[in-house]
Amino acid sequence: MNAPEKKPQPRWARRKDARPEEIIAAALDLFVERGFAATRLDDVAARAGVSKGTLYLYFENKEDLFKAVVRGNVLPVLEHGEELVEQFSGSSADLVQQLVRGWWELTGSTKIAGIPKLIIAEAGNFPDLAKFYYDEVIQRALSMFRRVLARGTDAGEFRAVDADHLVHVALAPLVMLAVWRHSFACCEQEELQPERYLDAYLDMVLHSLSKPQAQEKKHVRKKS
Amino acid sequence: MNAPEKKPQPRWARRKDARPEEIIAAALDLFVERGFAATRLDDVAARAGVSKGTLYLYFENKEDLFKAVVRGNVLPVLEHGEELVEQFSGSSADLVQQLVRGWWELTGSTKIAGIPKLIIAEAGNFPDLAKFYYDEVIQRALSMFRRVLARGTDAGEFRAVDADHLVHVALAPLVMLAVWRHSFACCEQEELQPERYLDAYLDMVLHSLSKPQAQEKKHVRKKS
Amino acid sequence: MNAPEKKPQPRWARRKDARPEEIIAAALDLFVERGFAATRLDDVAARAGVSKGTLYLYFENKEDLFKAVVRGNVLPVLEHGEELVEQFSGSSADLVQQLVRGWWELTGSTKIAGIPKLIIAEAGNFPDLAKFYYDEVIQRALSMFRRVLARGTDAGEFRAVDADHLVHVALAPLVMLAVWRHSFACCEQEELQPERYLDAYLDMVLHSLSKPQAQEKKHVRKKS
Amino acid sequence: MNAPEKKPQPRWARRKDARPEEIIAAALDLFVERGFAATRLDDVAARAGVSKGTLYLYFENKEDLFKAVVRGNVLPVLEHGEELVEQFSGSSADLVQQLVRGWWELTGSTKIAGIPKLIIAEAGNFPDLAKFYYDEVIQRALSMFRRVLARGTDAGEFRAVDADHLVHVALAPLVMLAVWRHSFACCEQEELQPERYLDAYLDMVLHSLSKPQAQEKKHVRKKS
DNA sequence: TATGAATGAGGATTCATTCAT
DNA sequence: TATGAATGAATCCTCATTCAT
Repeated sequence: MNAPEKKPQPRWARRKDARPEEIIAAALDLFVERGFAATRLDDVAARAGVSKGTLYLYFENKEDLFKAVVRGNVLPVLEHGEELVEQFSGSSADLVQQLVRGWWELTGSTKIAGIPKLIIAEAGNFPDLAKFYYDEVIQRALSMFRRVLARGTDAGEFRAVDADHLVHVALAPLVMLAVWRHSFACCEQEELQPERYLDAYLDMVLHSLSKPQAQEKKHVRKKS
Repeated sequence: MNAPEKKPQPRWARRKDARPEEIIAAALDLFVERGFAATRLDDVAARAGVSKGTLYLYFENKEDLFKAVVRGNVLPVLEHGEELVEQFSGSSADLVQQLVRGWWELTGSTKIAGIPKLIIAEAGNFPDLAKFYYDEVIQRALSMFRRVLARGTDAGEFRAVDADHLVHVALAPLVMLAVWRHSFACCEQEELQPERYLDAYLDMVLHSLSKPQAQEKKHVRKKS
Repeated sequence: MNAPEKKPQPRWARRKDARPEEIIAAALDLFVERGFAATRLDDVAARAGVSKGTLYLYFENKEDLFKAVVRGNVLPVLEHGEELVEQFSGSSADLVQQLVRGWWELTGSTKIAGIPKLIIAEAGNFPDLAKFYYDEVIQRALSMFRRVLARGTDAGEFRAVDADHLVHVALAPLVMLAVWRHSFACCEQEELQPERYLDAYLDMVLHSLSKPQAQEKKHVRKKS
Repeated sequence: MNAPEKKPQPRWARRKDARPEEIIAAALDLFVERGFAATRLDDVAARAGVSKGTLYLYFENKEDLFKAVVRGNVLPVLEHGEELVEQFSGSSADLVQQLVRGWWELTGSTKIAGIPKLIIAEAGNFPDLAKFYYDEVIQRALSMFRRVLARGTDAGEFRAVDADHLVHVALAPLVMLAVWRHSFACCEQEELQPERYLDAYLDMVLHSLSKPQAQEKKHVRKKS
């Protein structure tokens, strides 16, 4: 690995493999901010610190870059959650809370949260991308939540519900929180506080799942 | 085949006053389907049955048309709901149900439901439109729901909640249902059934609001 | 002429023959101000107080209107001068002065003075119009001035000059005065005073025409 | 016929720095010939040997190109004259002659002479450009001529005149000569001969400036 | 690899002209 | 005659994509 370097001391030794990631990061910012069509590749290149031509060394075209942005920011989202579900040993209510708070920290509060807005906006124009996202993210997220519900119900912790539909309903507020921050957040007089939004969300979801006799227990633990 | 008339139709048989609505309807379809940027005014004109130039008799430019589409399809949505809240005399749970089912029939199931997706996608590019929508639709919808919560709580029907945040949370699944039908619906193996989605939604919301001792009452009435 | 009027008392009984003139007057204003291409027929119609369609009752198209504007404002320009030359009995220097001052009053100071600018700008695009103007205005003006020079020279009042070229030279400042008022006048800190400009002009021209021995005579009479 | 190469010429063989000048030259031709509005950028591009899009690499829009055409062809005009006035040591009459003949050779007879026509035609539509031209060209030209007059008067060579207005008057025939060649020249039966026009001009101007006692001197030197 | 000048198809917009009323 | 809604060809301008260097 101590090979002879061709250019003595490039100012910041940037591994060439970093380029695509830098471009994707720049593109994510701009796509999220402006949408697919309104984002100019000039701007992406400028923000990534490369020339326009360089984009085409790594991506076939704008659509390809768009898909790379989406695909490249999709995998990390679920893996943490699925692992957690797999090995969690506490109550299902606690699992739900950890999942939600973990999602917020790892994804919801980051710029990756801009992806759903993008997908929603462009699903009509890129059906294969929508399909990909539906299969790889939405379905997996729904399944995961479905498994959590089953875990709680089986343990007698949650009441019986129409799980297939409830998972859609219950995920919606999380998606909307992510979307909100990239659409209306800037219009608000007093900004929405994500933590309290999530508190209210968990309060609602867990209350609605609790069995009548389980109601004296406190469900929501405020984030310390 | 009747006669060799070149132009059997009069060049403009329709009335001037009908035109803007027809154009807005056509534009709504296409904007919802493709997004703002990907919609060509040629197509809007063709779908409205007019020529390209005619659009400019009624709208200054594409952006103006876009705003007209939003503004023109947004206000009627809330009025029905606000009236209902005003004059409703039954239980607050019933009120919630009627509001939600009414929204679905009047808006959620129509093409107007495509508007939220549009706004979400273009909020960054049209901040004033986003502000307008935030002020005229979102704020009013949140207020309305907040009033319903207060009504239920004051009557001892609902338990005490963090209303300011819960309204955001509780509206999210409705918005997402509207958005869903214009984004991922076409990717699904088995289509999401809106009625059962709404059942699950109402079940969740009303369960979570009910006071412990009120639990023997049945909350959700399946749509017959 | 006391015929049964269809509409009792049209507010201002406008003879229908007045229409073309009103349109031409409106068009003159706008063509002079903005040039041919930048003048919209909407604006012409609006200024003339008629609808756009009405323009086409009187003029075949925009070019035709343009030509009518030019042709309609061309004849009055020269007739007064030619008559004056014909019947003048005073000195040729006085004739020059009267011609110039008469031109200024009848034409140079009116909006008709905008025509030369128009013609100059559009000569390349409307060669037949340029030819018409050249034949009907420029040639006649040059001839007239040539005749005045001959009159003065024959009478021993003016020295011999290259009349064919001098007439071009000598008319230039008058044309430029007309053009100036429609181009740079608005840029000036202190506006050009036409009367003093014409004084300087007459002083120059008559001085240059005077014979050496005639120099003790005063040539220029300030306008009282 | 040499070989079936599709594109024998490299797509862009020329240097970046040469482009703006080439475009400006092409645009000057067309603007002068047709005016601002009637010139299509397609044609400018074609004449410059570039594509439409290339224009926008160097100029923001059509107006910007127009201004560049004017500004780029305007300043060099005056510098030569101002230098000459500064260092001239002969008679002021000779200075006038050299200035005029120099102007003719360097500017009046070139395509740059089309600029005044352009400015005149478009002053109303581009007030800032008119202002620029007024300040940078007209004012400087007037000042220069005013200085020459003062030089002649101070030396006792010229008679006293109303210099402020005479300069306007005296420059007019030169401007008109430039304009003429781009408007009516093509209408003439026998073309105006610029040299003889300038002879007549100088004869007139210098005659009109000469003091009575200075008249035995010959003023005008025919161009050999 | 990396660049960025050049391209040109595509789309928004304008406005002279038409024609049913 | 007079209107003005409708038309659509014409043109400016954008920006994804290419390719010689």
